[in-house]
Amino acid sequence: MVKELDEKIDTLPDHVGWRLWQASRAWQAEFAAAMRAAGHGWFTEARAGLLGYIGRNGMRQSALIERSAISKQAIQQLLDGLEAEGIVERMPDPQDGRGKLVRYTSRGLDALRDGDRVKMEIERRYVSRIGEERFTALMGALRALAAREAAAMDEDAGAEGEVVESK
Amino acid sequence: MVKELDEKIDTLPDHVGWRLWQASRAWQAEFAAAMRAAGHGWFTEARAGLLGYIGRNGMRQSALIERSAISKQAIQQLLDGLEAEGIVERMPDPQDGRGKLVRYTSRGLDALRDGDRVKMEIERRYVSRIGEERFTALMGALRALAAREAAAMDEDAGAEGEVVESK
DNA sequence: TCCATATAGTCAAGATACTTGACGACATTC
DNA sequence: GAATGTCGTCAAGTATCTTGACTATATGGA
Repeated sequence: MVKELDEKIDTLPDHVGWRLWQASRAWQAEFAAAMRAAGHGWFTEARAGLLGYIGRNGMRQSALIERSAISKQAIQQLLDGLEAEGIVERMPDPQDGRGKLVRYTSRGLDALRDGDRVKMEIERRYVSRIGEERFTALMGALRALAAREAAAMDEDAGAEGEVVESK
Repeated sequence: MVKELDEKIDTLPDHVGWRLWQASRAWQAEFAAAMRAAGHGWFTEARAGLLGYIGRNGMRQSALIERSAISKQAIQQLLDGLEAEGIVERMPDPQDGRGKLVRYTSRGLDALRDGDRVKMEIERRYVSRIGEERFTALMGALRALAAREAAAMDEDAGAEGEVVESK
């Protein structure tokens, strides 16, 4: 079947962006399927993306905005959904009358635990597929890339600042 | 700035899925920004994803559906958009009265060329960020993962087939 | 104290990228 | 040539995210 596909397809892209995209999508599909199988039918990609930023001890909605680089309105809508599903709850911040605290419900913490388990299972599967050495190299490269990316963005920001100044 | 962020964030995820997602998004953002800068304002992520599947010589809409694993309706809508932008054109398939051929316009081919250039630039940047060795390792791991992924899916499909049969 | 300004969150409307379902035109097969 | 299947389309609905406008609260002076 794979061979058939290879024959049919004249030019399948093979550059970093494509590979990263495919790998990312495959991981997400695997994760989402496992989560739904574990009874978390409310689970979607966008929600997962947001939940990744919420610390286990809860946090300010505004802190979530800072971290996730999603617009506050989008976050609000995602939180509305998650709240309706009973995964998180919002309560007024006693420290600041304007703010609200977001934290996991017990159901949300259950989901979090399941999520961690699933992640470990997928990781194990990946290691068995490509070998520990390759997997380690993959993680190392991705971490390095993320670190340099952040550094480059800082430089860009600095450079942009200079450009603005010189105007 | 990076340090500040590290201090503020108690638990940033560090698993394959997260890293792949971040890397993929970063690449896409870089690519999209460069494409827009090159005058291709019509460029969006979803469209890029679809264009990746269209061979330079054009192809049947139905073939596109097979390859991309997106619903035919979604593909149609994306193609509608791309056609309206003058990137691709659709013509009846002389071989099959039902089918239509999708192929790039000359404007589309220009965009494709720019895309290739941008990809190479990004790749060069990546290599200079993390080193050639690490970059090669990254690509190798991603390719291996994709190949094993496909193989695993075939196995699953086979297993599912058996299950259906045994019903 | 009171006012100006900034910040936290909400409400509303619209765009994009999908989905499912129903359908008409053409092909294939028996 | 009639049943069946495939190809593309039309229509409607959903999820995610965006921009813009708004309310309530906080803060830092005059």
